[in-house]
Amino acid sequence: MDTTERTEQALAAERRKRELLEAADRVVLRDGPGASMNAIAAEAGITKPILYRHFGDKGGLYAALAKRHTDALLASLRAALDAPSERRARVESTLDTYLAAIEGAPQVYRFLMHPAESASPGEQGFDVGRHSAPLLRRLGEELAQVIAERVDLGSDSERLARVWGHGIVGMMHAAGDWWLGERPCSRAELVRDLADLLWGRLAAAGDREGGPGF
Amino acid sequence: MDTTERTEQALAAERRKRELLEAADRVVLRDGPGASMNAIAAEAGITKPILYRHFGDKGGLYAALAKRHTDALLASLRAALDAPSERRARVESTLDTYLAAIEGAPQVYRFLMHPAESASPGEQGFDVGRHSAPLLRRLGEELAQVIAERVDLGSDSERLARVWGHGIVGMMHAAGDWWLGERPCSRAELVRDLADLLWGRLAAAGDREGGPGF
DNA sequence: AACACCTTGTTACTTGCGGTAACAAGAGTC
DNA sequence: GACTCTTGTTACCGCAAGTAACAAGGTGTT
Repeated sequence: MDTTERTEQALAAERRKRELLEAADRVVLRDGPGASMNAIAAEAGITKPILYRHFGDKGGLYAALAKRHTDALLASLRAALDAPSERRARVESTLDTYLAAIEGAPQVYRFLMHPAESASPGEQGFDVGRHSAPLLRRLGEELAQVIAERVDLGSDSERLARVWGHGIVGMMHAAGDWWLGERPCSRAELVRDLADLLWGRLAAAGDREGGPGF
Repeated sequence: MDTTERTEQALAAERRKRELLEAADRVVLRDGPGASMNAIAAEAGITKPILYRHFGDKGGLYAALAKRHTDALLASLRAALDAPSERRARVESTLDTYLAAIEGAPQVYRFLMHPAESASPGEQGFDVGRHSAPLLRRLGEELAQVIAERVDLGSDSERLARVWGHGIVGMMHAAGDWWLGERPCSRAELVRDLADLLWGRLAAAGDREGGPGF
């Protein structure tokens, strides 16, 4: 058992794992998040126990699958977030990047965020809540870090940045989710409206008929 | 089959339904959201088919259960939202009401929002995504209506109000979720920070060391 | 050559859940 | 007394997660 062989086998195992993940990806994107382990195994040309050997349980497969997409999304968002432009432009381009991503691959989005929907009834598919949260959490922390690095907040800046990071990510997520379902306006409009909200336009707007007491 | 009897029976059925819901509530809050229909039936002192007669399927039971809590939360939020005070005070008190609610009954909150977590492994319990969304959607629409009614936005005010409604609700939800898990600060601080965010403090803050190009 | 070992793969099983049929029993109605 | 309606039961089906237990091929050791 020399080391070169060990690594070779390990590499082979990782390749295999990637292949399995790609098969799982195809099935999940085709059949929705309720895809059964049997179906995934069939698509990969093997049988269930092998999946379990590689991923432990269904949650493991899900997590591995989610990590791929999550990492890809995070990478593209980081690019927008780290651009050397004005803050408003950065915010708008980040929002737009996110919305373009979920618009371009809504199946992936629904898998990551709402795995229990969009499939034949009788679903009990992948557990959702346990895995959709991590993506949003990571996004929130990432944004918090960028804010803390680049924006001059007084004391308590770390806490403030984290609150805002998670809050903004939540705003983006909820608005994007609603928008993706109803398509009430164009992407550019949504981006502008959300940026306006962050820029305090709600606070600046006047009261309607009847004054502040109404 | 005179009408009085009909209504009496209908009333009895509704009472029964309420009893069943209360039993389901106890079980779900005790065993987590993965509680099986069998367990719920046992808690109610009956057997499964009766549950199915009353609620159709598990989703129906879930929906009925969620509706109770959702309605209660919405009612208390409406009160804060409709108070005759300044806008900032209203926003803060609404945020605080929401956070106090999820802080006071985190089990209920987790059931409504993350039903797949917090139970013994092997969960495939209630479908979550399909039902947590409605609460947030309703909240968003509700807030949108209040904004549209009370805030003077120029043209396109309806769309703007809806975008902001859903966005703000998402912000509140994500920040609350993160805060409930990590408890990084007091409730009052969180409320103030979120209100500051909505008041444009992020946009107003200066860049850190290196100017806008950095 | 024969042995042990590890990896990959299989078939066949158990367990547990959602959901449903089929049947039993009490209570009012004609 | 027969009819029907509601409430309840037991016993079952189907299906998906997860788990032995076993088969076969390559590899190193003696």
